[in-house]
Amino acid sequence: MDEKGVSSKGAILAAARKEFAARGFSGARVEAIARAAGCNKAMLFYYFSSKENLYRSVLAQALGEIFAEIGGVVNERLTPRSFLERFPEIYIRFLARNPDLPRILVFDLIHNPENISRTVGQIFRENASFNPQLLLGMIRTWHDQGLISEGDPMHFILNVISLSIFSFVGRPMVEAISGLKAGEDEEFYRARIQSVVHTLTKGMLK
Amino acid sequence: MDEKGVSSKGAILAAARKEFAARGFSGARVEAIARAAGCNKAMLFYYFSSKENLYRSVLAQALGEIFAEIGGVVNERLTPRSFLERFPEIYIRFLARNPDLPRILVFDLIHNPENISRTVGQIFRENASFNPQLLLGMIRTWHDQGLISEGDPMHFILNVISLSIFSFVGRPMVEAISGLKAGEDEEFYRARIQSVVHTLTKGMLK
DNA sequence: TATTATATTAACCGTATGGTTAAACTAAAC
DNA sequence: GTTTAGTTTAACCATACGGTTAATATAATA
Repeated sequence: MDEKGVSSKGAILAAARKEFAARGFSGARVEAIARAAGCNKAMLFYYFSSKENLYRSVLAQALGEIFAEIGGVVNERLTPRSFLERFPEIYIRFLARNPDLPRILVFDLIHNPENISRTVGQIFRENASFNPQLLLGMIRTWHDQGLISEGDPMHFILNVISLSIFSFVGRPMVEAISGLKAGEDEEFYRARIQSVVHTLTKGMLK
Repeated sequence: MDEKGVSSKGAILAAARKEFAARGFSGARVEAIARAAGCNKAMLFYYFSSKENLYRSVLAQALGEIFAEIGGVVNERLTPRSFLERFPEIYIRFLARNPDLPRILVFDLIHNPENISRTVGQIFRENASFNPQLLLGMIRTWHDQGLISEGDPMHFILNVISLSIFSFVGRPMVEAISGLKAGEDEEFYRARIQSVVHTLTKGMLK
């Protein structure tokens, strides 16, 4: 694959990510993706064979990046406090830098959860950037040692992820309800991280 | 408007809610909605004039129901503890009974936040089922009295809503990560409510 | 019964869209 | 310099889709 080929395929993937994030699968236009990638529509089918397949590639890439980022936080010698203090910051900052990812993710969680399951399973099989069993085991140990109050790892993780990821989705909702503007992005994320970390550490650490 | 007319319009709205929730705006098919409502496609345009307009009606109705439910929890003599103990239960149970609502809501929060803002504003103007300023004022008072640790009402509400609503969206994600099945719905919601209430009360009450 | 307003249908229409094809261009490989 | 494999394009195709129309049915009203 020569230089032009790489950049074409890459450009299509990048453009597709934006388009799918902005409009969802059905709303995304193959033509628009090709144009944004600076190439012909046929080019897109040449590399990805179908819209569906292009979407799968985008999703797999996005989930891969997310898990690589998460994997960086999870290691053998993690205390529950350092996990709860560091995870939300890293995760929220990462999603703020890559706003297309939570959109694609949440969209699929709602409309195509099996899609997520399959792709996540595939990533864990192929890519060792993050070992979920390691995290699950640690959470169980933390609870056995009396360090945390939540005994079910699923709810522990759900609490952490909910507060982190919904910062993005829920912001316009709460702005609409309260009539307040949440302020500039940087200030909003700073305050959000602080609130999430405080609530999680105070709420789940024993 | 005669009996048949009422039921046609209502049937279209109900079918549209399901279709939009399942496939999003662009993925939803006008034809499919009409068929599910037991009537002709032209009937739909007769009552709602466009797909867009039908969607707006569905969204307004959905948000109306949500705020009516929330309004039931918020009243003058609310302590922060009773709010944090009761809200997640009522909200999660309500969304579990009406699974289409969080789907439509989250979909629009991602792809059309201005839509949400406009409709929410409209509901507050027309319908007095829930007064957000009352809740905001209470949260500020609670903080002034030293009852809660989160001083910004926006983050207070965001924490509560995140943990409640993301229970639905995030479940397949966490199932995929952990490889665990979350169990039967009823058991899952029971445990989820308990975890959310515990985390919120312990995390945000002083 | 004639009138009128609302409800409902079948048949159409224009276009946007995902996908195809066949040919041409590019640049190594031999 | 010819072959070959990969890359790119313009033009095309079938159909699915949102929306329209004009005619008809229904039922209340005068």
